[in-house]
Amino acid sequence: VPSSLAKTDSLIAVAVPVPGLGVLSYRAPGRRAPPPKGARVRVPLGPRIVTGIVVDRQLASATTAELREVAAVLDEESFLPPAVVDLALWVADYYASGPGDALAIALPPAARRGRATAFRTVTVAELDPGSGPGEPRGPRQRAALAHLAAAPAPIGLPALAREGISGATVRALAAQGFLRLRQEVVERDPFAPDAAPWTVGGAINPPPLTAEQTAALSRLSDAADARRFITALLHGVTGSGKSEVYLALARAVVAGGRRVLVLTPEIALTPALAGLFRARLGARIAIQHSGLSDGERHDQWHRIRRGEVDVVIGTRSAVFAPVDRLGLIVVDEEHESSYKQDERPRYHGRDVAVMRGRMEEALVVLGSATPSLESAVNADAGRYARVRLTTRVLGRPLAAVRVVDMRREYAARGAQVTFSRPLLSAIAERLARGEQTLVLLNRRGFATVVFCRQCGTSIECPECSVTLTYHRADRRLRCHYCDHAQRVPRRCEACGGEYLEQSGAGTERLEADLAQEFPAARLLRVDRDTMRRRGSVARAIAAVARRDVDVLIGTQMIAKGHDFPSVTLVGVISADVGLGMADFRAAERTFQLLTQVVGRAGRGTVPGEAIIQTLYPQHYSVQAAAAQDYQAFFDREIEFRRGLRYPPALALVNVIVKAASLSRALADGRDLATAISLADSTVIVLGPAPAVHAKMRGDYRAQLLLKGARRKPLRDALHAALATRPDLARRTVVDVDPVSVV
DNA sequence: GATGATAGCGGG
DNA sequence: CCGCTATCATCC
Repeated sequence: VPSSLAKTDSLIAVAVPVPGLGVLSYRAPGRRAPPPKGARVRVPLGPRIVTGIVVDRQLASATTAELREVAAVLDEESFLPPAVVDLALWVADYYASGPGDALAIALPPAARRGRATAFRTVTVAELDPGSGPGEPRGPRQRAALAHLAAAPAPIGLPALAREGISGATVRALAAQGFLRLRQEVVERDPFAPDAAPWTVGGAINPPPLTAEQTAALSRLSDAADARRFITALLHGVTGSGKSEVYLALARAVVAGGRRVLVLTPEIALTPALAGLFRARLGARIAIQHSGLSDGERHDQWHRIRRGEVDVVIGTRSAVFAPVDRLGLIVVDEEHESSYKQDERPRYHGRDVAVMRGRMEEALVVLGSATPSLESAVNADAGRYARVRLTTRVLGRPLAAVRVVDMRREYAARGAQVTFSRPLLSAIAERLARGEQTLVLLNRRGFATVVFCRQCGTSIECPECSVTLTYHRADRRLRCHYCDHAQRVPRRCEACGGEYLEQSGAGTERLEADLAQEFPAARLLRVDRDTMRRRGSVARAIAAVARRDVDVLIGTQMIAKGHDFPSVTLVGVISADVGLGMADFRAAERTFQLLTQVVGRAGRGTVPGEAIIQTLYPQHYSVQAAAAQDYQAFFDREIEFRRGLRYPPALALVNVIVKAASLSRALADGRDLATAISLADSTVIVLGPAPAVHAKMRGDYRAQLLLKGARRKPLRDALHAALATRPDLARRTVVDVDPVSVV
């Protein structure tokens, strides 16, 4: 501490919204008590003033002699709950991001951009009780006054305008003293029916629980009542009624005076779940996800912060919701890779949820029909309590699964075939019976590759090392990694050849093929291209539930979580899309996706059927998914992970070095690899090698993998190596516990 | 991430 | 020598 500082000055540690910057120290104005942890402060940073979050009331490590003074204190009390600040700091440390980045995701939208709170207000008019008798002269003013006199509560100006009473009339009455006008805060309501049609599910009366559900509930309730940190893995087959267990458990926790956080992997799953919770537990529910408008999100955040809410439902960032007295955190479909954020901070919502449960001594329930290898291993090791649901509700059977060998289809009918004969006849049967079919292909667009018949060159993105996908709707080639889009060239740019051929079908092509095969069928395609607009996924789901759709075609968007009782057939166009990826999780992802989508069939009274098309009918992911045998898959997969030393057998950190050329990236990668090994010889360093996507958005990329028994030595060695290479640090992406290394 | 400093460039 | 743009180090 510099000796020049007056003794009376208090020093505070502040996280500022600058990536790569640590916590900074400032002098707090001496007159008042220093702002508490979680308060927002305006602080000078170089030539500008930024909004930061107080992280601690004592000095961080200051590197300069002179400490600058806080410019303004925005909150006298914590804005972010101190517990959330601690959670964000843990995230910053564990995932090797800056504290500013981690805290930014915990803030509501306006505060994130350094602005003050942003409540929406409306001007309301009410009669002035102080105004004596007397009548305004004009007929409009008299009518307005009569209308307000009859109203039980103040009325907003927009509502009055709808009654034909203009703002001018109201203001004239206010000026004469007949009315009083004031500003009232109105909440933007994401539950409003036009904002999100969450008409699915929502049965008000809970169905009777099965014996298994009752047993699971009682074990979990006991764990919640213990009021200490416990993580439970709720491993229940598809259709076994995990949601009912969450609901009953949440109700018990709320009745005990504590609060509940529910995480779902997808925005599209929140409305149905929120609707269900609302129907059963009442209105003290908030939702938090990036699909809300900034205003809605802001209002929901403040409702939670004020303690007006018992249950928060949202996607991964909701794990930072400012809930206090937390008793239960549910992570639904815990195996989903969407819980991992693919930009800084690269945190995993499930793992942060477990840490939050630990910090706040709450019960954490991880639910899945296909648990991640990580969670299954943790349960095997006794770190998580395993709770099982092995049967579907109402004794409904799991779907019968048929695997179709596409090599035979190609041999018989050519390699351009998208729908096998067994799948076509099964769809025809469903159409005849008025039942629904769900068709999955995890690839959007019309054709995934356009290539020259003469020289074989395929058209690549100029900025990324990937082929462009042809989208027929806009008749353009598009890159699925950057925003690049271009017209289809007339001739090959490499050799001038005139015949450009398309290959590799996406969902757009499936829709066209099906329309030709079944002209009368009502088709609906659900992928990122058709579901661009807000609320469109919810509308699509509602249309399926109303049975306005015969065949639903889509990407993994449709595979997750939804409950479609009238779907009796599921067709997987290609189980091989994921298997082809050069990633250690390829088999796991394929097994999970297949099991999940097969689980969408036969949830109603008619038994379901699933048809999986593949070129590798013997692959263990396909076989295990077809047999709906999690254990068989787990046994094979964990053997593979142990053998090749991949998670969860070891900790893994993926490091990407970006540079203007591949040779430069590789040279920097070699330098970094050497420095890491020098810093800690126990760290296993693989690479550098050109990344699978060696060029992205114009940057060339080299890849390093760090492996070790524990994460901390990996991070420490990496930090030590990057500390002496600040220029390299700025071009390096660090991914701790990567969900994918491609 | 945003900023001011600095280097590199063509035009007068 | 000026004004413009691209690149870079710095931020308690």
